[in-house]
Amino acid sequence: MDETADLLMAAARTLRRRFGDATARWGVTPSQARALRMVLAADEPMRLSALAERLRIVPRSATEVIDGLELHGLVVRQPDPADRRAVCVVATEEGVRLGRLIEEARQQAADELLRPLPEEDRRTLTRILVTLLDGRAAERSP
Amino acid sequence: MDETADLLMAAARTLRRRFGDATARWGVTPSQARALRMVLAADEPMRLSALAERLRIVPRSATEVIDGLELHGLVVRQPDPADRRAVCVVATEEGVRLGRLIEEARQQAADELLRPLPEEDRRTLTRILVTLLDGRAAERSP
DNA sequence: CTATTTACTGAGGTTTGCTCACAATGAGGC
DNA sequence: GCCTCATTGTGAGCAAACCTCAGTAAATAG
Repeated sequence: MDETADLLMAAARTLRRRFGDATARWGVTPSQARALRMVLAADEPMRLSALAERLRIVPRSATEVIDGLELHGLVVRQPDPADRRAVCVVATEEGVRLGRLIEEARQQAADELLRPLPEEDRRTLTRILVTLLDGRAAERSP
Repeated sequence: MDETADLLMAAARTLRRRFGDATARWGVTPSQARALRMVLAADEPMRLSALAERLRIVPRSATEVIDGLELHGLVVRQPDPADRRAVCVVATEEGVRLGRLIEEARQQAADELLRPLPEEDRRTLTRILVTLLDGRAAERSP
């Protein structure tokens, strides 16, 4: 009987809820926090489509996430100097500041969930999930 | 750097999408399929609140899921003879029939996602996830 | 210089939850 | 029996995080 799938879903739900609780304090949803993290990680103006790709969502959905972040003054949209169709996203000072706090909260939420696991299991879990997702990507492209 | 959380979310999303594609053929959403599975597993009239508990959702949400299944004629609501406030859910013949098909599709979707994993990794993954969720439960109750 | 492609977004939908409030019923105390 | 209180399901309404389809504006190919 294969219940691994259900366990995976349950774990994801738990995680989302926890992280959500953690980020809600700053009026940011989990997916907004995730996007902000990407923008900060890029460390340079990031095309909206590039963001979408990294978040593995369609560009239209990225628009929405960025709308939310911009509304909170955490990022700004800039026209891409190289392509006037494109939009670049950069974090504001406030975005950088809050980004750090959120990162801490995220770490903490993840740690809290992963705490019951011995260090080795954590590494194994990461490795297995990477395999899983890479396998999926490999399956899709050819 | 702890990205395990993100990987987990990504995997869950993939899984949900695949399973959704699989069940959509019969006009059933993933969560309806999940609920139907629970009802069938119980093998006797099941209280709505009990269903909610097993699905780990609030009773109000269970109402909604059952609404959907009843609309498709896959389950029926019966008054609980022991408590006139309560509602019991039982699968119809059609529900049982479709339940089997869905179960197959579910297996297949899960297999498809888990295919890149060697058998041993699958077992390990299951074990780790169980640990994770048990740890969470243990954390919450005391 | 037209024709196609690409980058974003407006409009609207879906899935899967949630809370809050309420009616009907059950259960315990007096 | 009667009164209070807890429980069971549900109507109403909302939110998060996606999606598709269609359209506009700009870049690029022919």
